[in-house]
Amino acid sequence: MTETKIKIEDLPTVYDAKSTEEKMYKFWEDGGYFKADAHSNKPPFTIVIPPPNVTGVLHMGHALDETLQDILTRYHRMSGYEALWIPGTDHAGLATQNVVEKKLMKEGLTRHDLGREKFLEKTWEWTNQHKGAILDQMKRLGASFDRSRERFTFDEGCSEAVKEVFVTLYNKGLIYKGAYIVNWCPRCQSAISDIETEYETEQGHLWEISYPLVGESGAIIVATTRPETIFGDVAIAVHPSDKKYSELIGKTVMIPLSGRQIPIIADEYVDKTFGTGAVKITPAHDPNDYEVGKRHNLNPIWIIDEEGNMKACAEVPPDYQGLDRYEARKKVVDMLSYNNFLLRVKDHEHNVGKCQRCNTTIEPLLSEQWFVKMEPLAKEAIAAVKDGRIKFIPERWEKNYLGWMENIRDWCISRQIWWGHQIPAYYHKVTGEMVVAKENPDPENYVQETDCLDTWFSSGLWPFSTMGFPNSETDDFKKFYPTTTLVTGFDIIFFWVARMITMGLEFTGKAPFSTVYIHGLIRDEKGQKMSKSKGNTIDPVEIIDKYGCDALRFTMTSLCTYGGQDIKISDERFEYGRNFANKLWNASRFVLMNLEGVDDKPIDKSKLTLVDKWILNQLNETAKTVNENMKEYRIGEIAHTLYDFFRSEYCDWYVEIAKIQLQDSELKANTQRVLRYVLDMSLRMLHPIMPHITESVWQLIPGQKQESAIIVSEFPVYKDELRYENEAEEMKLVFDTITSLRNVRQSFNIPTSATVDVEIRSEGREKEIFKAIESYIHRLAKVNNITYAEVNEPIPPRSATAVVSTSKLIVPLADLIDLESEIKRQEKKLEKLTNEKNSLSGRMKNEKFVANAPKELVEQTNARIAEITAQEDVIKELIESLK
RNA sequence: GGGCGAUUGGCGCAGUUGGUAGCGCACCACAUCGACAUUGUGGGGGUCACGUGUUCGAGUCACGUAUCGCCCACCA
Repeated sequence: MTETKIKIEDLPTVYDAKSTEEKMYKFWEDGGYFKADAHSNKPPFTIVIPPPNVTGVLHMGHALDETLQDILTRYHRMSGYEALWIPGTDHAGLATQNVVEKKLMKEGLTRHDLGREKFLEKTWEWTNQHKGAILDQMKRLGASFDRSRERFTFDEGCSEAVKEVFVTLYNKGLIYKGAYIVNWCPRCQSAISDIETEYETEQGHLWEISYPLVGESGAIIVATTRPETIFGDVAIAVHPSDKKYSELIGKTVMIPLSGRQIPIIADEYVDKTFGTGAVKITPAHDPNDYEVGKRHNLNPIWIIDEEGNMKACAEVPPDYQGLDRYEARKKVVDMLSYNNFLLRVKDHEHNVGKCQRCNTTIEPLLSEQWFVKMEPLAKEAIAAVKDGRIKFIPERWEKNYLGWMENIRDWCISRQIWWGHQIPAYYHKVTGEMVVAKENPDPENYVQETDCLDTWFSSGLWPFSTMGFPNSETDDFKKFYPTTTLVTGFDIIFFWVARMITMGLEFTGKAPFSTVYIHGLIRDEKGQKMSKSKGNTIDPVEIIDKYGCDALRFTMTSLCTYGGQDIKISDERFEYGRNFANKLWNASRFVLMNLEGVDDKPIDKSKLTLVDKWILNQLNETAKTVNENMKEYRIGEIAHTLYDFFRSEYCDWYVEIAKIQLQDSELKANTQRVLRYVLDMSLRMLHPIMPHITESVWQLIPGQKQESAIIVSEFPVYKDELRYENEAEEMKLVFDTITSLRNVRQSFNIPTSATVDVEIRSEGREKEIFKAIESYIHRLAKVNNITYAEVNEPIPPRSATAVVSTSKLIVPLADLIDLESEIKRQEKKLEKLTNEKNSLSGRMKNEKFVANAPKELVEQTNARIAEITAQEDVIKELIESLK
């Protein structure tokens, strides 16, 4: 840190987030604090970032995800772990290709004009320019990731890992190439996987079409939602046990408009109750039909091409050829109707598959693609979660994961794009013979497969491809693999988490992480997903500019629930974090100002006052809670706990009382030490959530420090020697007393400038406490004279009374008192007490309660009843005296 | 069709082994007092969606109902 002395008095009264954040981040980066040491003796704690797309712009989802990872990393770094957080980006096949293509389009070019090689060159150029951008944005979030280990899913190492995995899986028979119906996106011009297809309910129609029988009169009526596909029909199917149609099975019908003849077949797949009970079978353009076709040895007929247009082929009549699928549908319907083949049209709601990326309606298309056989791989991935090697938090996501894994389907991994890992298969130019290998066996005679791999194929290797895999002897792999925790949203459990688990187990023999921490999704204030098209996005960078990074982090963190509920946010919510940061700043400023001349000595335990012991006890309890909650990923709870402790206990009570103690030359030095210690420890506990402000304040704390920065300081833990349970209990009397007296003051509109006197009627230990805290009462409740009297003395007329524990506080009010309102006030209190007492004594009358409830509870209940009774008596007496 | 989640003061939400409810915002009132108005102090406001059950005792557990949201499946 800079050695120039900063004068505390000169610090601004409003926390300056922007300059602090810049300074602190630079301080950490320059100091190398984010770098992890693979040779350290400390146990490892590792997180790999869910690599954001290189094309990506920082959004609120990242802000939450990265904040949580940073909190975990910083906490463990402070708690004796060698903490490593690996950053990186994803090459995002199609997304990046689209961006570059769009750029080309502005120059009037397509990727085909450039050719594959030149296009890839361009894309690499673009990528290299943008690769660091989103990670640079994440610096604004305070991310303490190790940029010296930054990776890219398409860099040399990851490419090597991809080849290794592909070839190995192929050799094991777990990757195959074959013709299947896949989800084809006519816009992206590529196959996409099942999970990249999203279904939307659309209002469509069910057309009933008549297929005339050949060689005899009559027809069979077929219901379809896609009449344009009739040219690809290869059969009409009915259910074998459907009596309606039993006589027609085996007969031949004619396709309307084209005249081609097809058989009527029987297949169990048909649902007798749906539509007309007869289905047209179009194997090339429907997954179920494809299965039926296979069973009956019917050859598929392609009638729609890759762009979604009707093919120019013998089966499609010439005037339909080249038409777009929807134009074709319209024309087919018109012509069917014109020729009386169309019998009925019904409105029909059905689900239509859409491309997740571009929302184009998917065309199921029979084509040759590469697949990963998932079932054998899934076995271990299921076992690892079932036997607890991998734990999901919250636990319910395990079910979700297992449900998917247990019904796993083969994964279509080939994409007809250029930007990505080109599939390492090579075909002989003449014979067409295929070789799968990491390198081209003979570039003279072999050409590489043109298809690329699904982006998620390389993301699936991320936890170990970033560590040096396939070389498992690297320092990082040995020290930091497997990773500890994976932090992500539930939306990519199938896309990413499941694949990492599968691949990790297969290729390293170890689960790639032991905990999967799933957080909710960020939504707008109405609970809707944020999206650019809806215009409801909130830009984290704007929030940081306006409220500060730590404010953003604190607000988000405080909104995280253990159940991982989605988080609704709006701009104004960040005021919460900003205000807390400001409170932290000003309280720190006050404490630092009052630490002038503080010595380097530790707290002198023999000189601790009641309130000193209380705050140390509360600090200790807070440390305990925070550490426990951190273990269970209750991050929101941690934020709440720290907020309550710092704001309500430290600022509202301890600091206020410390002001009094600082005036006392006997107590001053030790009070300073306590103030400093509690501030120091509070800052440490807050540091993972609010890194910048805590670091900057911590640097200003005077006195010897073991560590060079808070980021590497020791995280507070529970210490038995800081337990002061009795004092904590006794402090309740202080709070009650002050609050009650303030209440009296405000109820009677006693101005702040006026002081009142108070007569305390108390005995025993409580009386001792009152005597010890007189100075607090003077100052915090603006009390002038404090006198004492016997508990049972009659209450003087014209005075307000407060009952605190077993003691009475009498405030003589003389002319100030409004008898009416005081009686009302007291009656209200009495009513509350009586209600509580009735409920409690009802409980005590219940023999079963007395018999079954824990003894302590019964005792507690009795004690409370006694207390209420005593208080009731006092209030009744008081009301009498007022009358 | 199957599964999951939500339902708590005006709004947004907490509430970890069951012991009669907390927080932030908003609201009402007071306060410019040497850390802080991005503030402080005091206060008002909830039969915890509904029903049944288990229990001495249910916001918390079980079953059911309703409304909202999400995921999976994809019958033309």
